[in-house]
Amino acid sequence: MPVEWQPVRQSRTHELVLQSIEERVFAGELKAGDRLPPERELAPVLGVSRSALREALRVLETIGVLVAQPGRGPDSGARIVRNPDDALGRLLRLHFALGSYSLHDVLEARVVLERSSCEAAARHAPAEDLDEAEELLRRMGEPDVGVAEFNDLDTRFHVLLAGSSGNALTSTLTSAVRESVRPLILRALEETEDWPATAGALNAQHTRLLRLVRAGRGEEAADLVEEHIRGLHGTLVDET
Amino acid sequence: MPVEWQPVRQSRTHELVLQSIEERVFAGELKAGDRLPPERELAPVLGVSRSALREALRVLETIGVLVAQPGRGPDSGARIVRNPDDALGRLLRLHFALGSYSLHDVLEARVVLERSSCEAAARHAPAEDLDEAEELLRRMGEPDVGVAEFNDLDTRFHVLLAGSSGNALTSTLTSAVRESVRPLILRALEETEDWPATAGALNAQHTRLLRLVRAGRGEEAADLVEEHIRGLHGTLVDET
DNA sequence: CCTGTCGCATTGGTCCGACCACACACTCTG
DNA sequence: CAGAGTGTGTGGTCGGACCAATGCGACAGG
Repeated sequence: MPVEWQPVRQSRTHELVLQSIEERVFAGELKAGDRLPPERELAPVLGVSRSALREALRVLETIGVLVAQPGRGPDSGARIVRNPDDALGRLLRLHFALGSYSLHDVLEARVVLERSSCEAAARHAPAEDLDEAEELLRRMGEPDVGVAEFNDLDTRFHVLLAGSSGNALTSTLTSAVRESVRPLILRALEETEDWPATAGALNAQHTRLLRLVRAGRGEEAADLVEEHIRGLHGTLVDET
Repeated sequence: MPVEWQPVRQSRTHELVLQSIEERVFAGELKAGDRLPPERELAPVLGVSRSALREALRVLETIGVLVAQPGRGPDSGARIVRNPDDALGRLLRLHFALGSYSLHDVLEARVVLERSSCEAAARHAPAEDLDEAEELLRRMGEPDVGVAEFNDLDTRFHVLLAGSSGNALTSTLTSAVRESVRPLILRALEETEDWPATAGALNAQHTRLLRLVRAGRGEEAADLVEEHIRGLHGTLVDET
């Protein structure tokens, strides 16, 4: 069997720095909340320039495991954090824009993830989350709600439901995938002819969905959310 | 209702650069394969220093939408690409190590994603992929296969199945999630007492799984892969 | 005319040193 | 003791210099 030889590309120092920091994370020596030494100290310790170190830190920042703040005091400097949502969202958004994923793929993924989220939410969603979802629903139902605001609330509704599933990973994935098609959905909604009717139909589904989740009927909720997403799918492919 | 005010934090120039490039991507002005101007040209055009530009490029590189090569010729310079897999893998791996996601969450996500992948693969997986999976299976079945190699082949088996589902997004997500727990699985397998028996059992499941997929029995394949993953889950929580 | 070789231009990668903006800590003053 | 003013440490930015890789192109030799 022919072996695929990958180029080694060991040259770039910032990748070595990255590797060094990653190893510390994997070894548990760096935990969330820990602070890194100041750049001016750390760079010579690692034997690299401050620029190279900074590029590595920037990478960690985009991954969402690091934040940096200037100034003085306990909150300053580079700290290890856990903020995967923004990173994942940006990643999927860009790749979707570049065509790495087709609309069909994204919506299929949404179906899979949100089905699962709804089932899980029906099992053990905290009541506060469902109350908050109810509030969102109420605001979505107001007659003079604009398209942009509706889309915003709609996103938050789905993301909230995913978050109440108790699974941080599927929640993150769900919201990231939802975010990636958000501009597209917004554009499609804006081109809708009978907007009040569309909003009403979507709201009816949302209301039924929330009721099913609250009743613990996960299977039916999953089916409904699948129908909900596939319905939107139809709208999107019509528009584009 | 109290509005949460987020700090604006617009100061950092490399984020402005990033935003500028992202907008071009969203607008379709930058497509996969396009080349950016050389850093020394682009930086003054954007009105920033080369360092700031480079940090933005580094971010895009971690997201997997850009690669940069020095030298001369058509392949040199910074090019827009679509390579989300490495980026997503690194992201999930680090966040899993930091405890953003529990083991339970990851395995639940694997169940959801791989169930879907298997069903889709059973529907329309190309025969070549299944043949390749067969080959992987054969090598996993060799009596003197080491734990590390087995884990490697096992990963490739699952990732291959996901890839043959025809959905690039769920495929990427599946392999990234699988990769994120890969070191853990390796460690668990290394601590197994009766390794040949374990390998045999896993292989038996793999064989049945592939047969079901080949026969187009997606439902049963999904059930089996869920059982397969949950079994491994049991091993992992025992060991840890 | 073809061919191989060598120099060179172009590109990203790295490093250094300097300065800026900000926010807290400290000190001085009333 | 309170407040204003100053100092210090942090990330953020900048410009310039040099290094390394790689293909282009000129040039010499067949």
